[in-house]
Amino acid sequence: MPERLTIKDIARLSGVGKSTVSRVLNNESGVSEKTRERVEAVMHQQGFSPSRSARAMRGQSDKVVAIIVTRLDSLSENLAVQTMLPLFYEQGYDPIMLESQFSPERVEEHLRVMRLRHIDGIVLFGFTGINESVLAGWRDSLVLLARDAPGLASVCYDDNGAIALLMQQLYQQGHRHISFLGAPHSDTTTGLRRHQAYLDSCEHYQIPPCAALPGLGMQQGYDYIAGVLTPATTALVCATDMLAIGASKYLQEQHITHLQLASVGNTPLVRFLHPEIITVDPGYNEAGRQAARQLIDQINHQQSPRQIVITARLAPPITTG
Amino acid sequence: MPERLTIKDIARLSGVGKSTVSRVLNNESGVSEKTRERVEAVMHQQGFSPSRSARAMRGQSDKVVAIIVTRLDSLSENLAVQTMLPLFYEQGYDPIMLESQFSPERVEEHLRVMRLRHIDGIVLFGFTGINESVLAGWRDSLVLLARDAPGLASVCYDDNGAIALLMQQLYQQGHRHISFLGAPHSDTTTGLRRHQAYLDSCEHYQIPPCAALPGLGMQQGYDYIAGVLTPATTALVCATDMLAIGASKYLQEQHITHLQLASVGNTPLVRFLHPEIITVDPGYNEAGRQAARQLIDQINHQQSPRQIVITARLAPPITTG
DNA sequence: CTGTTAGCGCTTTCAT
DNA sequence: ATGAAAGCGCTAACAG
Repeated sequence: MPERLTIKDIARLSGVGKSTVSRVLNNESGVSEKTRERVEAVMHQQGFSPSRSARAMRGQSDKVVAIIVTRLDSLSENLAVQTMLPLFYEQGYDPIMLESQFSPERVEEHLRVMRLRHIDGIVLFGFTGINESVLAGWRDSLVLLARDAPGLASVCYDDNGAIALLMQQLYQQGHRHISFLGAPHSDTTTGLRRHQAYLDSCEHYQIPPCAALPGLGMQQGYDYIAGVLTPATTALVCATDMLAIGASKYLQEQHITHLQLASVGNTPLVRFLHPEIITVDPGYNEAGRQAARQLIDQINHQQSPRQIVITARLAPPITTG
Repeated sequence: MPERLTIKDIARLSGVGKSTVSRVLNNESGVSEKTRERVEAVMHQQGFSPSRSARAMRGQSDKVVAIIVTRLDSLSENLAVQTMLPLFYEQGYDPIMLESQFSPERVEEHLRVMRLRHIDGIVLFGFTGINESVLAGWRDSLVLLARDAPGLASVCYDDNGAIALLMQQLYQQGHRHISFLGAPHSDTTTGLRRHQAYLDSCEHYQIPPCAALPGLGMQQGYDYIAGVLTPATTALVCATDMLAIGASKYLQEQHITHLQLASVGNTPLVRFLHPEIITVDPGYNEAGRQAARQLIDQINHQQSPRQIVITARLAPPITTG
C-alpha cells in the first residue's frame, strides 16, 4: 500500500500552504497563475487525488446517488440506466444500484437504508403498488421513472403518443381490426394509459376494440393472445415488447403468419427476434438522460421537482440486407 | 433539511461522552450493559446514523466496491450481479456499477478513475482483449469473473464440464452427429475452452466434429448455423444461450424441426423462448456469490487471491403444464 | 468502565 | 495572493 498523499504533502512539495492547494483543487479564484500551475504540476506528477470522504465531511454531501431498478435484467430499464451512469460519473456522483424486484416492501426497505446512508438522491423506477406516501419524504431528492406522482419529479413515457403512433401506422397500412394486449389498470401507465389510448384510437378510427389486460410479461402474451384474436383480426398492438415476444411465440407455434404485430419498446432483442414487428421507441435512453439531469439539478437546488414526458418515436423499419 | 445529529448530540442526550457512543456504535466491549442500552435507546429514538464519510476518514476504507460489467443488459452477468449486490450491502459496501462495453480501453479508463477514487475493490467481468498487465496493480483488490489470469483472483465457469455435460446428455439420447457453434479462440474461455471440450467429447464418443466459431451473439448464431449442418446432423451444441437463440431463429424460419439444440447458459429468456433446448446452468448466481465473498475476504486480508471454478449443472427439463 | 484529547484530510474564515 | 488555524464527525490512544 503506497501511503496516500494528502494536500499537506502537495503543499510541502510545491512550497505553498494547504489552503492554496485546496483553492487550486476547487478551481477557486484568488490564486496567481504561476502558483496554480506549479501546484497543478505537482498534483499531476504525483498522481494526487483528494480524499472523497474528507471532502464529503466538510461539505454536506457524500456525492452518492442510488438507482433503484425493478430488475437488473429489465431491458428497458437497462437502456435508461445506460445513459444515466456516465452523467452521474461526470458530475462526481457515485451511482449505486439496488433491485426492487417489483416489491413495494423492498422499495421501502431500500429507502430506509438510503436515508440512513445520507445519500444525495435517488432514481426510482416505478411500478404498481408503490405507496406514494413513502416517497413524500424524498420530495427534493428523488426522481421517479416510468411513473408519475403529484409533487414528485418524474420522467414518464408518452404512453398515449406511443400507442397512437402504432395505431396510426397500422391504420395507414389498411388494418381495420386491431386487437390489444396490455396490463391491468392497477398499473397506471403501462396498464391504464396505454389501454385508454388504444380505446381512444379505436374510436377515432372507428375500429371495434378487442383487448385483454393480463400483464406485461412474455408468458402473459403467450397465454392470452388467443383471447383477442377474432377471425377478422389483422393486427395486434402490445403494450410492451415482452408481451409481443410472448405473443409471437404463440403465433409461430400456431403457424399464424398473417397477423401484423406492433409494440411499444424498441429493444435490441425484439429487433433481432422479430424485425417484422412495428415498434415504437418510448425513448428509454432519453429518459435516463433526463432523469439524471433532473436529479442532479434538484440536488444542486437549480431545479425544483417537475414532471417530464419523453416523446415516443416510431422505430425505423429494419432493412434486411 | 433536518440538521444531522452527530455522536456528540447522542452523547449529550444520553449523558455520556463521545467515545462511549462510539464504542456502542462499533459494538466494542468495555461498556456497561446499562450505558449501552441507554445510548442505543437514544440513538434509535433519534433515528441516528453515523456519518459514513467521517468513519471512512478515520479508517482506511471508503467501503466502496466497483462492479464492471461488460454490458448492463448481459443476461448472464445480470444473474451474477443479482447475487452479489445483497452480499456487498450486507457487509456495508456500496457497490457502484460501470459498463465496459467490451472495450479494453474503457476498462483501463474505469480502473484509472477507480484508482483515483481510492475504491476498496473491483469485480471485473472479463472479456477478450483485456490487457492483463493493466490488472497487475489490483492484485489484492480485484476479482475477475468468467475469465482467469495468473496471480489474480478469479471466478470461472467450468467450460469443460458444461460442454461435457451437454455432449453426454445428447449422446445418451442417441445423437451421433453433433455440431458445435462457438466463439473464436481469441476468447480463451467461451471460445477456446468450450471448443476444445467439444473436440474432446467428440473424440471420446467417436463423433465426427463439425464446428464454427463465429462469436457469441444472436446474430452470429443465426448467420453461421447453416455452415455446421450436414444431412447427418441431429444435434447442435451452442457455446452460449445467445448463439442458441440466433440458431433457433434460423431453424424456425427454415422449418427445421428435427434438430436438438443444446446450450450453455440457463437464462430465463431461453427457458421461455425455447424450453426444448437442453441447457446447462454454469452457475451464474453462485459465481456472483463467490466473487463477492472472495473480494470481501481479500479486502479484509482474510484471503489471498485464488482461482475459483463454479461447477456446471444440467438444467432440469421444463415440465409444460 | 468512561471521559478527555488528538488527530484523519479537507474547507473555510481570518489574518497577513 | 497566501498561510495559519479552526473545525467537520468520528476513532483511538491515554488517563482516570
